[in-house]
Amino acid sequence: MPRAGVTADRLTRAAAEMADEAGLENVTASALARRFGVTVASLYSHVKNVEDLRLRVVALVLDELADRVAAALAGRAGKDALVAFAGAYREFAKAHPGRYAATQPRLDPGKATPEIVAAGRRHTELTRAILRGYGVPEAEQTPAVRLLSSTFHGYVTLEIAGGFAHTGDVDASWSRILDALDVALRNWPAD
Amino acid sequence: MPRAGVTADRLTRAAAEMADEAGLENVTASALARRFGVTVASLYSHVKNVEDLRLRVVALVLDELADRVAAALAGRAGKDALVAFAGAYREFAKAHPGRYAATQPRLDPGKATPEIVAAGRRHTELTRAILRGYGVPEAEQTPAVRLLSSTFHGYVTLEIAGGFAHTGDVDASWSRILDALDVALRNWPAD
DNA sequence: CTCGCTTCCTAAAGGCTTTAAGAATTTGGA
DNA sequence: TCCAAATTCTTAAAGCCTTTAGGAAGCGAG
Repeated sequence: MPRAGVTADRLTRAAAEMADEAGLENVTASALARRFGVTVASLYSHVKNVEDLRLRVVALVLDELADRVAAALAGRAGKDALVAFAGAYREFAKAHPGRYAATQPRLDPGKATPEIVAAGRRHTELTRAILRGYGVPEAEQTPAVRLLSSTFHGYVTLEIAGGFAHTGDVDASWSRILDALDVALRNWPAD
Repeated sequence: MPRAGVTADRLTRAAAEMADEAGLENVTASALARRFGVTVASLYSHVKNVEDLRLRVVALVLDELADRVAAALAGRAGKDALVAFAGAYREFAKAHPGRYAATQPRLDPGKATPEIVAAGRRHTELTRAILRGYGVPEAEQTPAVRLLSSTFHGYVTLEIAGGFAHTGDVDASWSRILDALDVALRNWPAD
């Protein structure tokens, strides 16, 4: 019987796809093994355990997301950049709910891998690029980055989860929120 | 052998406590049964299944959180109210990480119970109370509520998850973000 | 007291993760 | 080329989890 050609990377990519297709809660080691036509135990030759796999998926998705955002951001500045960044972020989450859900930290700092930390830094840098166009002072960039990250992440999370019932237009709200953030950044409060 | 006195409500409260003490991922039906000195199967006389229990916990926690926020908000207006609301929200999440994590919608709209929907409305109303002090026009309240909810939820989630590394002062950032939101609300962009 | 409802138990099926030990396949060096 | 080492995959088994079925025991109302 020839080998199935399982690899940590292939497992990771398959897990990400499966998350979008079947929901994150259904991507299990067993299901993955089935998908590869292999015994569950086989996976343990490539991946330390399920947690390890989960973290690899997180790193993969954060990188993919950063790629999208970077592309959207290219050549833009000011509010234009803000809207592009936010749009890319939100579109990714809506197009890949399982992947995005995989990103949600299940509450365990200290468990982040170097890859995840690096991806996080990449996200921070991309966000800082927006601030550059707004002239937010260096000392204020950390809170400003956190404001943007929090708002985008929070909105997308709540929207996907159906937290915004079906009342009101979610696209219109998104647009207004970007207007409001634009105001906040243009008038960043003095220290 | 006398009865253990298990109840759906007692299970729900125990689950919430256990989430804070041992982490949400460790609150299982089996663990709860052990805690009550009862067989796992017994729980199914009180609760439909694990999902049912989970949703009860969500409703309980959302109500507790709304209570805290309401208390903090009492008698305040304007930025004072904003800061009080946000502080109560964040303090609750940090003091009860398991409970707060239980709140995170595992991605399934349509599964919200009437209790959860009601609690959600309560949160919306409390948030609207802040806007009243800022004179945000009626038509703009939905996006404004969503801005605040998203930002608070996003920040707390990222903070608890260690997303903000240990770089920078998280309290200071929080404070700056509230300043920025205050600016945005005071200068809510015209339609 | 006893009937009937509710709570709890035993039993069992089925799914998931993880480890141990060995067989089979690759691969690279002699 | 060919064999030995390394890697991939399998079988086997333990342990935990959820859920259902069927029956026994407790409890409250009449």
